[in-house]
Amino acid sequence: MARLSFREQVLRVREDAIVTSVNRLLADKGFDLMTVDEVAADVGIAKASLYKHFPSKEALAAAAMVRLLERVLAFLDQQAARAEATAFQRLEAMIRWALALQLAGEMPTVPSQNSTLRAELMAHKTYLELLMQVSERLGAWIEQAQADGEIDPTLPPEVVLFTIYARGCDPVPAFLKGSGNFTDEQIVEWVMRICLRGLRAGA
Amino acid sequence: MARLSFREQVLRVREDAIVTSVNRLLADKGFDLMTVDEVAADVGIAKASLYKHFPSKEALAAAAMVRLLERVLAFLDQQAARAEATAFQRLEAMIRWALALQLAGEMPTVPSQNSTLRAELMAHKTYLELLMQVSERLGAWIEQAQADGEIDPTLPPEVVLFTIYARGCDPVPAFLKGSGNFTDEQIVEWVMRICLRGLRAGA
DNA sequence: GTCTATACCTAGATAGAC
DNA sequence: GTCTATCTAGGTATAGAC
Repeated sequence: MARLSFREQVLRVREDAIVTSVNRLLADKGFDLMTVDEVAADVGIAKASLYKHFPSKEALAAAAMVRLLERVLAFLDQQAARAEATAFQRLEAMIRWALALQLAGEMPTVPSQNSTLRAELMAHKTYLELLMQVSERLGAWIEQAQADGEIDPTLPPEVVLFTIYARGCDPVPAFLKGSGNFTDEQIVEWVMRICLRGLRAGA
Repeated sequence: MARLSFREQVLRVREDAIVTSVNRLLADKGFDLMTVDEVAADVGIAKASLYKHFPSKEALAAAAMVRLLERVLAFLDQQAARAEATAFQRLEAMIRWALALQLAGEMPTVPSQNSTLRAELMAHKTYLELLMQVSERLGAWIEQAQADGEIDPTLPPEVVLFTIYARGCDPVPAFLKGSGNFTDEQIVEWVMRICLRGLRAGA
């Protein structure tokens, strides 16, 4: 079965290359403006070949989102392994990571408006399963950070969770980067600061 | 010239109805998913008639954005007339107004990604003029609020301005509304609180 | 300026040979 | 599984009559 295993490995490598292209194009232009022709051209194969791997454009996007969630989970594992870190510090690291990914142009975005894509994602078992895992683990840290008095305990955890998720598609970093006046590090620091302490003066 | 004036008035009323439909559809589905057929159907006229008023889909969106900016300027005038209010209070009112508009489903969104639309907007003199007016007036209040020690003076005004603009397309309110657990008023309060004071505990 | 009917094209998806 | 060639739907825009 070495032959078959090898073939399967080739398959995975190719599909990984596809997902990588989709990921970048999604980050670049978003779902609606990304065309399957572009994906095929970027991967370097024919469009029909793409459809042998993924049955639809939505499935392509879903695969990219699944891989994103897998990476998030891997990062969460990494943070969980930092025994000395508090829940708050772990959340902080998570947001920083998301902002860095976004500034690097590698954060795929799925418009919450598109109905066909949303429907497909909401029917995608793996995606939902991973999304729930991420939410549960972040939720636990949020509640812990609130118990520690590090995150405002009067905020519903749901509100905190959505606020953190929203950093992943925050338009501010891209705008600031576009202005050309700041380095990526400065942008991350300011967005983090505003996220954690708000616009108001005074600690 | 009473006849002509009347006709012009009719024209304006019709075009206002068109822009109202475009505004709601943009708020609902965004530019890419909004179709000109839908706009025509919503207004109750034939598609070809639409094109007598506006030369392209982009022009429709631009008209909606111009009207939004005009409303913003009217609101800024209103705030400027409140002699007793501080710059910070005026900014706060502005953000609140934007959040309410969004929750009411009347905030048109233009994806910053779409190139044809962006190009058209960046060539639209009225739009640019109004956008600059809004930015300058908000910028003045931001700097005043920083001088008053109400907004963190170590933040570049540009960063504050973009952060405020971003409240207009923040996905968090819609998500919280979709969860069904909160009233619009609660959502506005939490988003305002997080915007101004951040997630961290303690004043 | 309004309509019906239609041109034109893009982009998602497929057929069929190899 | 990969390709070339093609189908098809849907969406922007326009022609031409009234």
